[in-house]
Amino acid sequence: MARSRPLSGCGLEAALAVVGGKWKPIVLWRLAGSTRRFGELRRLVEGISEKMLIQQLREMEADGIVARKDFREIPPRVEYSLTEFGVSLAEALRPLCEWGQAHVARIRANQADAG
Amino acid sequence: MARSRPLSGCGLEAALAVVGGKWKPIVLWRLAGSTRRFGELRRLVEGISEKMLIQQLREMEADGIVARKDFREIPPRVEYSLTEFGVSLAEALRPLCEWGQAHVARIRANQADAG
DNA sequence: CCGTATCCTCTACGATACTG
DNA sequence: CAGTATCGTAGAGGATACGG
Repeated sequence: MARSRPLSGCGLEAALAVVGGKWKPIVLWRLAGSTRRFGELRRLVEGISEKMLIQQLREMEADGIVARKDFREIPPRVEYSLTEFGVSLAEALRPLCEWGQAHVARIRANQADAG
Repeated sequence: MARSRPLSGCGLEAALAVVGGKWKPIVLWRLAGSTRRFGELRRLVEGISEKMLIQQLREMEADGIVARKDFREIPPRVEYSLTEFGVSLAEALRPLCEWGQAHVARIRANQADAG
């Protein structure tokens, strides 16, 4: 147990600048599974609009966590994947994912109360 | 190395519901250090307004990660601390903190470019 | 000292239509 | 298929003044 060592410095703000927001965690998670085409992602990330999907992908690309490969074919074909940097982020995210999963019932209950 | 195991299930959305937003990570970090009084927190978390501080604290309290102790004295004295649940969250957050710290320069540079 | 109460801005996000 | 363009909204966050 690491116990009472503080969250020294707290790079959380920096990290949240990269994976914060409503969609990025989900997109990252999908890409952590495997390389995906645009339309494939759109179907996998339920409820996202094309505008938001492309916007999030562009931002993640600019942040160096996502790689975009355009095959320049007709009809168009583009594949998205995680960079090594992106993979390292996904790994850093895993404990938080697991914490969220472990306590999702409790969290949802509280959110429902608070409205 | 856990390597290519996916971010199974992705409780990230649940976790971000609890520590997402501009201020909660910083407040959590300060409370992970030690118990704090309201005014103390206000000074430690630079730039936060009283409204936002109390709002974030109330939400974190409702989520069960922060405990509020009112000493019912005059002048008023209230102390905030992390619950066990809050401590477990802080621990889950540590790798992400460290990732952010390790790459803060790169991230800030990208944010600056993107504007 | 520890908050409440208003009012205001800004931007993340959404809906819809269109294009190479 | 893989985007772009435009318009609209809700809520997160900010500034300031007041209250027990």
